[in-house]
Amino acid sequence: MREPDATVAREPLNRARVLKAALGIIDAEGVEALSMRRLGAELGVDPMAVYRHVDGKDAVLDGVAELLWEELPDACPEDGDWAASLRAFASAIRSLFHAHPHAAPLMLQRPVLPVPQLEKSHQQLEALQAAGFDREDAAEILRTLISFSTGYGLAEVTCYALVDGEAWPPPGSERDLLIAFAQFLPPGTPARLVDVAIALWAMADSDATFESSIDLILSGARLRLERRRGASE
Amino acid sequence: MREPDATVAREPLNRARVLKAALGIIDAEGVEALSMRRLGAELGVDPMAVYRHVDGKDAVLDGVAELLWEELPDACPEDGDWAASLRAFASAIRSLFHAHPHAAPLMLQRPVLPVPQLEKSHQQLEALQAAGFDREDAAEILRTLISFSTGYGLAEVTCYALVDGEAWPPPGSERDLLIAFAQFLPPGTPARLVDVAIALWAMADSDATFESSIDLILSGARLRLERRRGASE
DNA sequence: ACCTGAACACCGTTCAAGT
DNA sequence: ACCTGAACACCGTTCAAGT
Repeated sequence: MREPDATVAREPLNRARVLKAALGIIDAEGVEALSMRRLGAELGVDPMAVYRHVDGKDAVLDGVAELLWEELPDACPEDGDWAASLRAFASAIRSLFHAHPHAAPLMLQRPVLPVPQLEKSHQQLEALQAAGFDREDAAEILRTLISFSTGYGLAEVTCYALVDGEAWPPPGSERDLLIAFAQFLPPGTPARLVDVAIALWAMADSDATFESSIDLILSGARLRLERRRGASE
Repeated sequence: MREPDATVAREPLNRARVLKAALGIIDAEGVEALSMRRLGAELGVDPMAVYRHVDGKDAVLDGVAELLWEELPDACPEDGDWAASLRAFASAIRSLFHAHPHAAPLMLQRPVLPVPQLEKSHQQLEALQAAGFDREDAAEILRTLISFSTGYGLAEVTCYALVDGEAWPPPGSERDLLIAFAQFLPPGTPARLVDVAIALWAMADSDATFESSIDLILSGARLRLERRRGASE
């Protein structure tokens, strides 16, 4: 008879626990704080024991990327509204960057095809094809949407990183903004460039800009659908 | 009298030379190959001498990001065609990713406001305002364009990284593509997901997708300009 | 058969010792 | 005043030695 696994004096390590701990460290202190030794310490385990469950540091980072894509909610295609589904998808991607400013960039940077990313993309593609798009158009639209959402999210968190712990956008008057931004620019930078930085990255309503760009992409998609329908009739 | 600087037995180190060497290493072997010691070796110099000209490794990476933004061609607004200028800007950003697949991601990831980025953005903003956009709209459009171009470029180079030295997209029949992609997915991944990967990242015409997305953004911008003009008259 | 931890070949950065 | 390179506190990973 095997030993009963009731006595879990110390929960056995597994890949999932390792990755969750890694994400925790990255969220709290940034990617550069993650090390295999630190990971072992965090898990209360010999640092080298981690290698039993994971293939090395790169594999840990790949795994964290996968974890993040898993966090994306599944499409709920019951209502059959492909546009609403795409919009939710795009917003969820952007939200992931906000929830994990340090970790989310990994989603784009690991040379892997995370299975959950493909799974979610599959759902969106199905919804688009069900709505009458052919597969090429569907893929093109989805690709545009993913690229934009990740690019936008990345740009936002890179701005947060400027002020790190501080609030973003820096609260207060436009004059405070000016001062805050000027600190990140070499002394002697012309004021006109500080203005550009503010106009581009701090002044506009980030949510509204994102939404209206998504609108643009979606209306482009809608147009293509009409044309396709017109041509096939 | 000072010593004439004619005898340049060994060209004196300076920030620009350090950064150029760093970019060279990253281009050739990837970011993870860059180390301060390696940098010193590449320059034929005591590794610690590099610290005289640069503030540390992070500053080197910041500097490389700056170098890349500098490579972007300036706007040539003589013809006054704001849309053409924006399109060239977007294409140039994407081209930078193709030219520096390993280094270009740094453009988005360093918590700095690279002055040349602001400079180039300034030129685009001016062109837009000259065409009748108000500053908020101009900033929003430019922000959307930059986010999309960088996101798209980043997605592309992450795909290249999958096959690294190999050609991209992998040449040959659709069947070869299937096999090539399947190798990067865990064994037992459903074929349907391999299909998704191919449809999303290998099948579509990358250039055409990019251009048509830019069209979308530009036509949205044009629409806003019309409205703005209509309202003010 | 499994795990540990010593050891190797690297890091970035500091700083005392030299000139 | 300047530069060197030893030294410190870390890395990721391997692997022999233990149990």
